[in-house]
Amino acid sequence: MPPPKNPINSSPAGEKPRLSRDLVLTTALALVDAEGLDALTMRRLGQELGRDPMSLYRYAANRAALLDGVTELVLKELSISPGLPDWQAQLRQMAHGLRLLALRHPNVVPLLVTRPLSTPLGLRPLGTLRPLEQILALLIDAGFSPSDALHVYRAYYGFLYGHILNELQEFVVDPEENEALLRLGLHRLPAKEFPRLRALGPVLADYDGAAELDQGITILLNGLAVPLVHEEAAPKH
Amino acid sequence: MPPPKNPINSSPAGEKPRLSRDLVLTTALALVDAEGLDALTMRRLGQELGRDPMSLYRYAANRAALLDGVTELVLKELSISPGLPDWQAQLRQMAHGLRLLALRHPNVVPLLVTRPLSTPLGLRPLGTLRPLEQILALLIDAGFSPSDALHVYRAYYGFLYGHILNELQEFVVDPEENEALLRLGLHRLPAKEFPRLRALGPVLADYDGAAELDQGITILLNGLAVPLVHEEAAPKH
DNA sequence: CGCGTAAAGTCTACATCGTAGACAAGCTTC
DNA sequence: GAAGCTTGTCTACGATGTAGACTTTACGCG
Repeated sequence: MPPPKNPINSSPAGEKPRLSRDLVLTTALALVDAEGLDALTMRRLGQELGRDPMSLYRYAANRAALLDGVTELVLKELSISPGLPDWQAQLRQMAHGLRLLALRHPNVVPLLVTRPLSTPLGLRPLGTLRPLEQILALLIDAGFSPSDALHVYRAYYGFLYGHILNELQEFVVDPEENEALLRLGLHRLPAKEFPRLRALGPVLADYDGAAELDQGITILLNGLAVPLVHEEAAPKH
Repeated sequence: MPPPKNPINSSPAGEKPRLSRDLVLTTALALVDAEGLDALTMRRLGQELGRDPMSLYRYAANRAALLDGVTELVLKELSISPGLPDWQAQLRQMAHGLRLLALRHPNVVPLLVTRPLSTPLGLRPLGTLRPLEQILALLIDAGFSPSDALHVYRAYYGFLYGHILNELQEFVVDPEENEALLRLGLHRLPAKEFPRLRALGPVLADYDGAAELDQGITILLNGLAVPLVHEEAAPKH
């Protein structure tokens, strides 16, 4: 199908509300959600707002900055979860929160995992760093030393991002064609080289992301029950 | 500095070897390693090979396919590790192998984690699926049921990708300016909002990726020692 | 050897992109 | 009303991916 040129939101191109960074980012996010990252061009976004593309540069220095703004906007959706009994339950809940966020904005996930690669930690937008601070506080309050808290955070968030990437990879839009496509794909694999993978066809077909995530978190928490070892150097083998 | 236009490899633009998919992908990878993803344009790659940009389309359908080719090429570098005592040591070693691969080609990592999002599992290039099959075999041989093996694989690889993303984020090229930049960045953070993060400055400054990864794997393996629970549905809370 | 066919490489052309720079319109504050 | 800043617009340029027609090269078969 040809790329749909109709405006995403309801403005019938007649009204012209005053622009603002927030409005720009919001419609940018809507556009990405609806049509993917490639659809977010300066020109298209301008047209979506009924404005000259150049006007956008008053609110974002360039396209990259605009992308950063969108990721920050998405991360702001992360609701903090106050007052759960223990830190473990809290970690679990935050994990599910991030997962749902990713499912709500799958097209933004590449940005989420990729944009920070270009910006050193200290210089990232504050919204991006807030979850980190929260989890550190949570862990330290739970009794971890600050440095251990950092390590735990890394394991936790690392796993979390990894899970999200995994889940989105296996996600196929239409569940009807899902199985067909999957089987077709698996069938394509040479039987001698990929016996186990092919045998897993049925299991792969019904993927339960929430359960999978939960199981992973359980593994992680169980592992954390064993006290962390502190070593002077990385083990030789 | 202006973008360096000198050819990356040693060909002095006089010789014109016959093109091949392998040659194209190899120089593409070299270009990405040397100058980043953005430098990999059809025109630039053509110039690198001393050929018309259009000739590339004989070996890759379009730019996206070229990127896929590069990721597959990188994954082929993953050396399989035969004959280690137990499966745990093997997982650990493969993890370090992937980590080193990522450090060798940091600019390709975004592709590694991002490209599969656009391609359903069954239709991915074979090279991409080979590690999956290998780990499944490893786990099943170690006594896991096929379906448990899949879950463990997901937790393992998820964590692994997450760690790599984490590590590359905190990686700064010049270790001299590292500390400066880091402190500068941290100093920029509002003290009331980010007390723990700011306090971690020194710990953040000396990051040991290998040790961090090792610790994470240990946590994961410890967690796996506790038998996996099988639930009918995801827990309510 | 020669010739015909397929493969490999090239040329031209076009739509689309990000964005620099000069300018105009509109709002705020005396 | 005038001055000055903010916001939006216009025009223009270089770079990008790639379609389509063309030319060149390589190679098999008589």
